Amino acid sequence: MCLYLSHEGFSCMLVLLEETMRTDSRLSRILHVLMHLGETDKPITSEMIGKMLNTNPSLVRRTMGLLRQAGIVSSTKGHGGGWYLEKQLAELSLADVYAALGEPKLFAIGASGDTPTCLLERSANTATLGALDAARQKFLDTLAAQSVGDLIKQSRDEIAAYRARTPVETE
Amino acid sequence: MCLYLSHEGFSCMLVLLEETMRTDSRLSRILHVLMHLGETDKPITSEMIGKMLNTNPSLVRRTMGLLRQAGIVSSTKGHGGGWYLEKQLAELSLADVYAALGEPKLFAIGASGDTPTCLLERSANTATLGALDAARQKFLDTLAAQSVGDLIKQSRDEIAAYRARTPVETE
DNA sequence: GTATCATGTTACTTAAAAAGTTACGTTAAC
DNA sequence: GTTAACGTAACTTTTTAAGTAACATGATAC
Repeated sequence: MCLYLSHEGFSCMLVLLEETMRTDSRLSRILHVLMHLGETDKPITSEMIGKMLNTNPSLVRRTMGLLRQAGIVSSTKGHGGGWYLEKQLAELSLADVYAALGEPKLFAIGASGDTPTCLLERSANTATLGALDAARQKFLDTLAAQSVGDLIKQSRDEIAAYRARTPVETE
Repeated sequence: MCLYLSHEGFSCMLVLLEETMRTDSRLSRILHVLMHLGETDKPITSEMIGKMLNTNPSLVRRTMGLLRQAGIVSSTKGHGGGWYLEKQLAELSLADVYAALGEPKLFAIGASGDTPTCLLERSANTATLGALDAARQKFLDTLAAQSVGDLIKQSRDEIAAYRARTPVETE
């Protein structure tokens, strides 16, 4: 299924993760899935996506369901069913994807009370939240400047560059 | 202890929090404490700081200990002991404070595998991590552009502005 | 010197949210 | 009607700071 193989020859679905961090990886995972969906014309099942992401179909359905609500993908049941794109990836920015996920909490850092009565505390919170807001804006801007189609294009360039370095053996 | 009172007349140590989020609030809390330390010449005990922050002395010691390691504050034991500044707040940037805390994990978002073999997955991760890195840089730059002394100055301006609006009642 | 105050440190529990898992109902293709 | 696939609900696991409790150590006051 994984159309882009590394030079080791393993597809993404065979890679075992030893990750143990419990950070929110939905954005990068979904981007990965969308790119695969853009490279095929047949629906991909939750089970196959689960193998790509090293997780189980139920979690895939839960997350892909958010994309369906946003009109980015659709799904069909039954034989030959699965997930497929509803939008052109060239028109789909990474910010759109992040928004479709519900703009998940970006920061592990925050401020203490909402509107403290201590003016010094308020100043501390304002400064902290201000820096976080500036960072969030930068994050969103960076996401908005790229489409999922751009990512595919970059991957193709990488492959071409690799092939140019290492010519295919002909026998 | 709280030198800057709001117009309600409550000091920070009397405010009850109903917060339940478990985000890392050490940066804003420590900024708050540092400003108070800058406004007095006597050491402040962990117990008093705990009341300021609506938490307990043990947690205060744990967190303030990170600042001591960075040379920002010192502490003395026994009667009249507590925490006091080792540096001029005007020379202390918010980035210094963040660094003293060990640059705590900034994001709740991450990417999946470290170096996936699937090129599409790698592309997804690169894009995600790139946006996060840009955001982190913006965060650090914003912190570096301000000193804790600046925050105090801002608070003083606010107080002056408030007093200008609402003259003190004289009898 | 002893009582008290305060830090230093360790060990444990709590809380939040995504991830991970299990189970089962529903729908579509064959 | 059997099988494949999504839809959904309920539950457990994981991670980390926060929160808590306890006690040793050191410094001041008397």
